[in-house]
Amino acid sequence: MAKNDDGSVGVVAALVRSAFLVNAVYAESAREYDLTPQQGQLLCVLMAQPYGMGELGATLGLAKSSLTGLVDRTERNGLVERRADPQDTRAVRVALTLRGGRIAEEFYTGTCRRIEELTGGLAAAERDGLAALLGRVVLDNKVPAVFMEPGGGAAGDRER
Amino acid sequence: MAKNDDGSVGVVAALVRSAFLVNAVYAESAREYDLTPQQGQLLCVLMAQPYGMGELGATLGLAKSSLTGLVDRTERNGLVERRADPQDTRAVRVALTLRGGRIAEEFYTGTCRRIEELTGGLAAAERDGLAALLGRVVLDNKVPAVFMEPGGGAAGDRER
DNA sequence: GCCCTGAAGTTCGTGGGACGAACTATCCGG
DNA sequence: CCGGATAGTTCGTCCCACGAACTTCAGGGC
Repeated sequence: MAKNDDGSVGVVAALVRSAFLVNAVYAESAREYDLTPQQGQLLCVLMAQPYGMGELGATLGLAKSSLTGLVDRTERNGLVERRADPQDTRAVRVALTLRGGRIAEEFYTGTCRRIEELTGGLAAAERDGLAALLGRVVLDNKVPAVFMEPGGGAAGDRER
Repeated sequence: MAKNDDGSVGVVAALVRSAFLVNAVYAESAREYDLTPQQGQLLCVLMAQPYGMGELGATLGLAKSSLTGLVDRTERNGLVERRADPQDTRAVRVALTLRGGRIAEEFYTGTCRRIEELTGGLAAAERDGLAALLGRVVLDNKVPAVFMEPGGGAAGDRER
């Protein structure tokens, strides 16, 4: 197990390894709903509202062609749909279908539970401390909302 | 920007979004060395020592066939080599080539710098606090050493 | 010493996913 | 009205993930 001489983990290695852990848990969770991690991520982003391709691509950090393929595949699975944009006939807005909304909700909730369990070894105050510090890193680096806050849903309709 | 009502980020969203951020930075860093993120990860793991395929697969969380392909491609790039295992003629040990060692070192160092910059908005004490808490999550969940500690190299030969 | 089970790794088929270049259709300002 | 820019798709290419099936070898039991 890689550690510093005194057994601790440095901040850089901690960030990389926790990302590795979260990726693995996210993929596991996605698999449970017959999703790939990328499809799950797309669904999570769309839980807030429909988006145009440009904005989606910017949020997910994907090349335009990559997003076209991802939306194609997710549309083929019946989870999202492309809607015409009444204000720009070039543009489409990608939205969750009814089924996609349900799957997204379940995937999101299941993933929240699994990720929360990862912090099971921390006391509540420590968890809050971790949230405060890691949240600062996330906000400082302007990380897009690829995953919502519990209770932070559109129109505040999510139970807290 | 997704936040709780009071503007903070919860621990679950913070973990997922920081993973998203680290993934993006890791991919960017890999690209600088003509690597894919998976190849970079393989090189980082091999910095410690050569490994058998079974152990590598377990560490990276990959199916055996996936690892065969990844090692094939990385070998074709001249960065790793398969060596016969004198104790088991079925087995191979995967090791960095000279060039692979160099590239791994540069990639690792460059990635450390980039990841460290992500925490630039935190004071040193805050960074230590984040390392302590996130390190606890990493250790509690037995995350493999997919990224070394600075100074934690084999035989302690890395400058601290 | 032989045989059987299990291990180590590869091959094959399949599908997802990433990117850049080039394309078509549309928008909008001059 | 036209030209430059935008929105998104298509195409070609390669990487990457998995499961099933395969070959080769190791080792323990009889």
